[in-house]
Amino acid sequence: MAEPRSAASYSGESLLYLTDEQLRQGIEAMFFAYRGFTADPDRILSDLSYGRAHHRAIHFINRAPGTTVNNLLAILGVTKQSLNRVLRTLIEDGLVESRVGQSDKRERHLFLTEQGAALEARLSDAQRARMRAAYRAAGPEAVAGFRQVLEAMMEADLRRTYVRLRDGGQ
Amino acid sequence: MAEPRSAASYSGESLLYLTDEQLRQGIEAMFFAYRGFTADPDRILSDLSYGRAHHRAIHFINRAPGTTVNNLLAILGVTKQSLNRVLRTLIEDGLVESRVGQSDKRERHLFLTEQGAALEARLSDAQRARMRAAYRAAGPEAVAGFRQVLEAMMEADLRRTYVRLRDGGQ
DNA sequence: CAGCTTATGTCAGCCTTGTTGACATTCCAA
DNA sequence: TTGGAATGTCAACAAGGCTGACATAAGCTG
Repeated sequence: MAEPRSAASYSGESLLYLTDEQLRQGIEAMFFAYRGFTADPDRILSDLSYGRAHHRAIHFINRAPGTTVNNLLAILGVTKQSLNRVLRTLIEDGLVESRVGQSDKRERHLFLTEQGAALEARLSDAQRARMRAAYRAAGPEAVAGFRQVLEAMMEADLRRTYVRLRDGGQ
Repeated sequence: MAEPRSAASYSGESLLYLTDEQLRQGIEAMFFAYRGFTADPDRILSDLSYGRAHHRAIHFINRAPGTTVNNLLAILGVTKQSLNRVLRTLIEDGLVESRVGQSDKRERHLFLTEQGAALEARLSDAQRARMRAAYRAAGPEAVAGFRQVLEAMMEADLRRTYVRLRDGGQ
């Protein structure tokens, strides 16, 4: 880092939210909050002997039906081998359908089955309920700030992916 | 959920930040941002063949020097067996020192060695740099909102732990 | 104070989900 | 038409979760 350890030492006022102490609190808040964020889906999943990896796959297949394995890889940021294991169990269990591409037969297009969509709804209902409670407790201005900071925290390529999903659907 | 699927359907105005679509965007923001949040420390750690688990242990030992294994367990939310594996390597590598308790000899009190403190500083410098950039880009009001929402998202017992660390040190 | 119960930490082994390497199939461009 | 690139699958390994079994130290109780 070329920066001084504490930026606030340079300015007596108005940058107090950038002290090491403030930043550390933000880091710990992020750590503890993420546990809450995943807690409800995790409980549902463990009953079905699935894991977080299955949830992520189901979520983004639902968001972009017909997406290819390769596309999903870019979003999830894991290796194709790792994703493949998860997809295989979801396909075997009848939650996901994989269709060979028409124009390009190397590609597999992924869709949720009725059963897969049912689990997706169950998981995201639970996760949204927690999110809704937090949003309601904090209020609209806080929510806007929350999203601004999160967006600024993303790596550049993931921010593009996030914005594309947010604005464009596909 | 006893709640309707979309709270906004009940109110024509002022609750638009609670629509399913808004909530889903918040969920995805949280997912992508967490990857950015851990990216820099992860890179440093993988060079040393350590993982995120080592980082968490080092972070909280630094925050509360002399803490016991059992106390750390409560903060990290993993089993003692799982933590033990990580601690063992950190102790073997000379980053953490474990001292048998004086009053209660069953307890082990944990401290960072000089070398451990050096790694801690390196990791948290990197993580704070990212956090500082995000905070600065978003501004103080956004930061306040960010922390409000995160706090409201935590599970109750973790929120207590978080607040205790934030306000009390130990 | 002897012996049971509880608390704490360690060791062994399993499972999920990351990883890399090897490979089959399909497409495309020289 | 053939060789390289893209896509997806299979196999094997590593990190870090988990449970179970157990050793040791304290505390409690008759």
